[in-house]
Parts: sequence; C-alpha cells; structure tokens
Amino acid sequence: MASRAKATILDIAREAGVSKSTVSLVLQGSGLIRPETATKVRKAIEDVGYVYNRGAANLRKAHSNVIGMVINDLTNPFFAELAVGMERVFQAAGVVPFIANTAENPVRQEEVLKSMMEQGVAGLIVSPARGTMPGAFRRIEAAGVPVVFAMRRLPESRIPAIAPDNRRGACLATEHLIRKGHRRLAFFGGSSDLVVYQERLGGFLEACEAFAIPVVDRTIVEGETSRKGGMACLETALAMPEPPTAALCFNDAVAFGVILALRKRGLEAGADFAVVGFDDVAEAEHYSPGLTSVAVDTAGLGERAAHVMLKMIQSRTTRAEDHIGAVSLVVRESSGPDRSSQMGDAA
Amino acid sequence: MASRAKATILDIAREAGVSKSTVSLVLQGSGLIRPETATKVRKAIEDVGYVYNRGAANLRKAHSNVIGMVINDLTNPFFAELAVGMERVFQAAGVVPFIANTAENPVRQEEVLKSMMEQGVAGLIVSPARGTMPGAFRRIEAAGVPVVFAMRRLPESRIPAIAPDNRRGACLATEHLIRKGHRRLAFFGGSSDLVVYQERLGGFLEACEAFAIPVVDRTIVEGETSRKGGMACLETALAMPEPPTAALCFNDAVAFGVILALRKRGLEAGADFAVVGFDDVAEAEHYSPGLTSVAVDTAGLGERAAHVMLKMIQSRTTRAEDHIGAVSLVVRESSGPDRSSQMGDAA
DNA sequence: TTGATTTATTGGAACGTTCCATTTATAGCG
DNA sequence: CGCTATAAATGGAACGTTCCAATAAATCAA
Repeated sequence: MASRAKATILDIAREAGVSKSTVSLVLQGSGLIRPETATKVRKAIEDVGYVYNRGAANLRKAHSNVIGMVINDLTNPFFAELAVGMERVFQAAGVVPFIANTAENPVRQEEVLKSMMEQGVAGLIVSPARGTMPGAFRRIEAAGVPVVFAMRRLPESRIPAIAPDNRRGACLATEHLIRKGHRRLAFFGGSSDLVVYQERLGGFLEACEAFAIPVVDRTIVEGETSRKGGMACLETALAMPEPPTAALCFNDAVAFGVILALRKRGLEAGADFAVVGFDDVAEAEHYSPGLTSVAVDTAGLGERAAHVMLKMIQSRTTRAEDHIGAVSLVVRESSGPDRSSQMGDAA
Repeated sequence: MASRAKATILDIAREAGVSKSTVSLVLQGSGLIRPETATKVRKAIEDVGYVYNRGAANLRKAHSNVIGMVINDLTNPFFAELAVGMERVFQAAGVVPFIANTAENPVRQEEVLKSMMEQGVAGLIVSPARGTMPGAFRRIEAAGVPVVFAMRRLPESRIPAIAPDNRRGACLATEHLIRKGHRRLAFFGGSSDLVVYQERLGGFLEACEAFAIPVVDRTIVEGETSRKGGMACLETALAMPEPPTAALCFNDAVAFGVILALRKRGLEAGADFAVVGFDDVAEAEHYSPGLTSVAVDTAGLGERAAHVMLKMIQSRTTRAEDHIGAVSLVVRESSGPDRSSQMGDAA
C-alpha cells in the first residue's frame, strides 16, 4: 500500500509533473497557482499519502504554529478547565496547543520546558509548579519566546500573569462569613511558598482587619491543597482550645476535605460549621451540601491567557500587561443556612 | 541581553574554537570526544544560550522522542488519571508526551492528529472521540507511525487497544445488584455508537441472562455520559409503569447524576434505589453516599499503554496485541445496605 | 625510523522545506 | 508584428542538524 520511505514534496512534484516550488505554493494555499494545477497537485498529495514535515518548514520559516501549555496538575479539574478555555481560542486561530503536565515537580517542569523549546514552540503558557526557582524562565525569555503565567505567578518576575483577583475573592468570602455572624475564623490549606496563597490569605486578613476580628480569633492552618490536606486542617483546628466556627479554604479540594472530615465527626457543613471554598469547580455545585465558593471564571481566564499569548506572538514582544480576572462569591449551603432551614431528609 | 538571532551549533563551534561536528558529538553525549573539549563546548553552549533545534535534527535522524497523546475529554478526571499513568512510564524512558484534547469532536481530532503527525511524533496513544470514522487512522498507519488505542477502540480496526474488561466489570456489578435482591434492573447512560457501551451493556445483559431476569424487567436508557445525562436517565426510568429498583450506570459521572436526581426527589441512593457506577474515579470514594463502582485501574492501564507504545517504537512495528485489564467491584454504600436488609421495592 | 593502530577532530553532503530571483507562457495594445 | 505587462511555474540557495569518510595527532610495535 503505502510507500516505504515517507513521501516528500519532491515525490509529489514528480507524481503531479510540476516542480517542488509549485507543490510548496499549493501547500500554503498561494493564489498564484492555476486552480487546475492546484487540483492536480492535491490529488498527488492524496495519492502518495504525504505528511507535511513541519520541522523542515520551520527551519526556514522560523515560527511554528504550536503553542505549549505547561500545567502543574492535570488531575485537578480546575486546570483541565483552564486548558479547555485556552483551546477554544487557539482552535479559532488555527493553533494547536500541546499540553504537558509537570505534576507539581520543578525538575520535571524543567524537562518539559526544554522539550517544548526544542520543538520550537511559538509561545508558552505556564502554570508554574510549586517550588519553581526564580531564574527558571531566564533562558526562555532570553530566547525571545513569549511566556504567560496562568493562575499562578512567580515572586519577582517580569512575565505577564493572568490570574483571578485572589485578594478580593478571599476578602468577599471572609466578609460573607462575618456577616453570617461568625467571629472565630480560620484559613485552611495551602502554603506560603505560593504567591496565590499570600494573596488569598491577604484578602482573608484584610477582611478580618476591616471587621476588627482580633488576631487571636484568626486561625491559620497551612496544609496540602487536597481533600486530605483539608481533613487534616480541620482536625488541627478543632483540637484548639477556642476552635473557629467557620473557615475559608485555599481551594475547593481543601473545602471538600473539610466537609468530609466534619461528617466523620458527625457534624454537618453549613449547620455546624461554615465552609467556603475557592475556584468554584463544577463539582462545588453538585456537592452535598452545595459548596459556597469564590467563582473565578476559569475558562474565561484561559481564554484571556490565550488571547494575550496570540497578541504577544503577533507583535513579537515578550512583554505584556498582567490581567486580573473578576471574581464573585457563589453562595450555597455549606456556609450556613439561608434562612433558618431544615432539610426534609428523614429516612 | 541574549543575541537577537538564535544561536546555532555553528555559533557554539566558533565560541569554543572547534568544529560544528564536535559540538554535535558533545550534544549527543558521544564518548569519542576528549573530556576537556566537551567541557569547553558545554560552557560555550551555556554562554550563548543555545536551544537545540529538534526539527532540524529530525530531518536527518527520522525518529523523534515525542509521543502524542490524544484524549477525548480532558475535563473527565478519569482521562487525566490515564494521562498521569502514561507520563510516569514515558518520563522514565526520557520521552516527553504531548497531550492534546479533542473535546469529543472528530473534526477537532482530525486536526489534532494531523498536527501531531506534522510534528513528527514517534507514536500516538489515542482515546478516540465518539463518532470517529473507521478510516480515520488509515493514513497514520500507512505512514508507519504506531498507534495504540486506550480505553476505547474502534469497531473494525487492527490497531491494538488497551482497555479494561468492560464486559466482566458490568457482569460483576450486575450480579452484585441481583444478589442484593433486585429483580428489576436498569442500565443508564452511554450510547450504542461506542464499543465500550456495547461491552458494558453486554456484561449487564449477560448477568441478567444468567440469573434469568426476564426481558421486561431490564430497562435500558441511553443518555449523555455526564451528571446531567444521569439525571435524565433516572427521570425517564422512574416515569415507567414498573420502574427499576437498581441501576448500573455507564460511568461514574452518570451515577453521580442519578444520585443527585434521587436526592431531588427525596430519595436516597442505597436505601431507596441502588446505584453502581463504572471506572471508580477518585471522587467515588468521597461521594455521599460512597459510590459502589467497577474499579478499572486507570493509571495502570495508562502505564500499560505506554509500555506497549515504547515496545512498538523499539521494534519498529505497527502491530501489537490487545490488552484487557483486570477489573474489580468496589462496594460502597450506594448499592444498598451491607447486611441483607430486605428492601421493599414499593416506593 | 617507519608503518600500523588508536584516538580526536573535522569538512561536506544530505534531510525537506521556503522564498527569492528567474524563466516561460499568455494576453493586451498599438 | 513586436513590445510590454501580467500570470504561472521553476531552479537554487538557504535553514540547523547528523553522519560518513577523511584527516590529524598521539601511541605503539618493530
């Protein structure tokens, strides 16, 4: 069936009885060639089972149409959603994003970035792994490849970042808890090596300050940003002499963990302890109880990041403005009764 | 700071005072060059901020070290886990997998596959989008690029597939429901254009047959493989004159939807209606109630697929054996009380 | 010393494209 | 009919690697 060695532009030229240049022109859809010739060439392409060699082309053209997306945790649905938002934009622009996962591992991240650079990507959208060193992107910047950070940023970096308004979101959520009447508040999960953590914690503290919550009534428990981490945080907090009655969680995964741990103790989120999450993943709505969470419009941020990237590529610059996405609080049951309700649930 | 035009092997050669061939040798870690020379060259590489151009290299070498992973729905945590399993294996082999999402869209899939082929991938691991045409992979096979299907297969294709034992899993789950005393059973979600659906439904029917469940007592409701689809399935089924008392769901997402819909009606999964899922995603364990589900060892299948792929590349063949992964039923609360408590199926 | 052997290094010809500068064919105009 | 203007097609020189065959330098055997 198929030829052993892979067909090249020259094979097509021979097959169609034209020159390689003509084939090349057809391939890039130039209007310079006569329609009949183009048809003839296209038929030949089909016949020989030709596969375009982008590597060879890039050798001359110098800018590819692939964009790399480097994500720190693909199993987190939050990041998958981000990816989906970006893809929507790129698809329309005829760009194929290649995704790679770093599994929150800076060493792996280095490998992945290297591989993408070698592949000649036109740009890189990155959600950096925790513990990324400040200089990790110096080489890439030096090579003139545009980079955009999504969701996370690095401490002192000039790379543009697209992220939600973490501080404001946390502030909003904390206010909500305070207005519900809570006076002993906790912030659960995350760790201070993440800029995002500092922003969210900052918002939490800002609201505490604004409502004059004394420092002793603010409990801050760092922990893994996972269900397990959330469970641990709750245990730690409840073991305290004056335990908090409400918690803002670093993200939804932590919040789910807290709800789970409450249930294990025979307590119910909402009724016995108020829980608020962050990110508003799809699951938050369907959880039981529904999780009050800060919605960050993940897919929208993905789209925005993709747009910024495209613009940077187009204007061949390596700099762009940060973009802070609007946030909103989605109130559900986990943060306490809407009225003074009872759920009809008797078995 | 960095040079405007990107550095090549020749720039390094000049910088280090050697020939380009020497630099090339150093780059591929050949033992032929004197250690001191190698060091000198490596320093030059560092100094000029050189980025290896794999496209150019592939022009001669003809086999790249990138493997494409084409996945039909990245937002499904199930597939993300699959991806993670593969990555583990590839990383050890020094291969970087590039992931792309087709969003269950055959047209998009075509674009993505084309792009990957153009990029010169060494192999492709694919979970084909629903509605993929039988001939969709003919060109790729003809080009001699090894392809492995993961989780899903195409109706009449010679491409090796790595998938769980769907039939047996469904059979196991159905038996479980029957032993619990259920006599009117449903199969919820999915649609018959998927081979996986046919296998799972087949297992369901096989168990029904074995336990002599009459055909009238088997309810089959096709539907979207999502929470929403699951909710719709339950509504349809409960509207019937003699509604089922238990359901095997096409996957966990459908099962979660069913549980949700039950709750909306004031019913509780487990107590009032038995629900079993398929895939045993991480969330199944943490759901409320815990979801009984068929565990398929997703990450293990990913690893297996990656191994098969590596072997195919190594032995430059495009054929391999199918691999059917073992499954097991994980019993939790959603399928009813552990003890043989009689459930009256009069609602 | 000479030649043979081993060890390091090097030029040059690919690889499959693109793109510029030409060439060739076609048409238009007086 | 010759001339120019336009349209269509073409050859050749890059692009950044690898790899073979060839060279140069160092070592050894006699």
